[in-house]
Amino acid sequence: MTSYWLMKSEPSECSIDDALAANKATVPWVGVRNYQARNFMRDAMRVGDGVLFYHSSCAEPGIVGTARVASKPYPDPTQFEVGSPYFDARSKPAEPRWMLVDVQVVAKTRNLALPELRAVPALGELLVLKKGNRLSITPVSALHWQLIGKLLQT
DNA sequence: GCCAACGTTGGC
DNA sequence: GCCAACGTTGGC
Repeated sequence: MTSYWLMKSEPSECSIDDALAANKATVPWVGVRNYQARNFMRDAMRVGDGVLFYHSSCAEPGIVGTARVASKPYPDPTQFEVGSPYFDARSKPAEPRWMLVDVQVVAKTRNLALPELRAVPALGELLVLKKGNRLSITPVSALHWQLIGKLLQT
């Protein structure tokens, strides 16, 4: 059973162009340090799941492409890198605290920005549009996935 | 830069 | 286990 996800990335850290430029257009989703988001990657994601690639904390936040989950979960290497902003001294290699998956870009699209998303009544329950939402990874219903897919083609 | 909203920490 | 204080996220 395929599931769908929205994953936020700051373009100054890893934009969709950065991801496209990577080997096989695939990047390890490093730096998630929130337990709920980690649990989605560790426990719920399956290879082949659909991903909406979202740019956050930038001039025009929005969905900028589609991607897929491209690996099983494995430890985020940056948690062990002293000096990395993602270093976590409390995490031990034998018991890694932070897990990630690889994400492969399928297609770069136009930027389907927040105001346009908010204008679609049927997307009212899309979690990323909810007030106060800060979670960097959120599940997306099959219905919302289909709808957004169509919007991205226009 | 502002600030609302939320998650985490740590004293008790 | 409670909850105040603090830090972070992220749109604007």
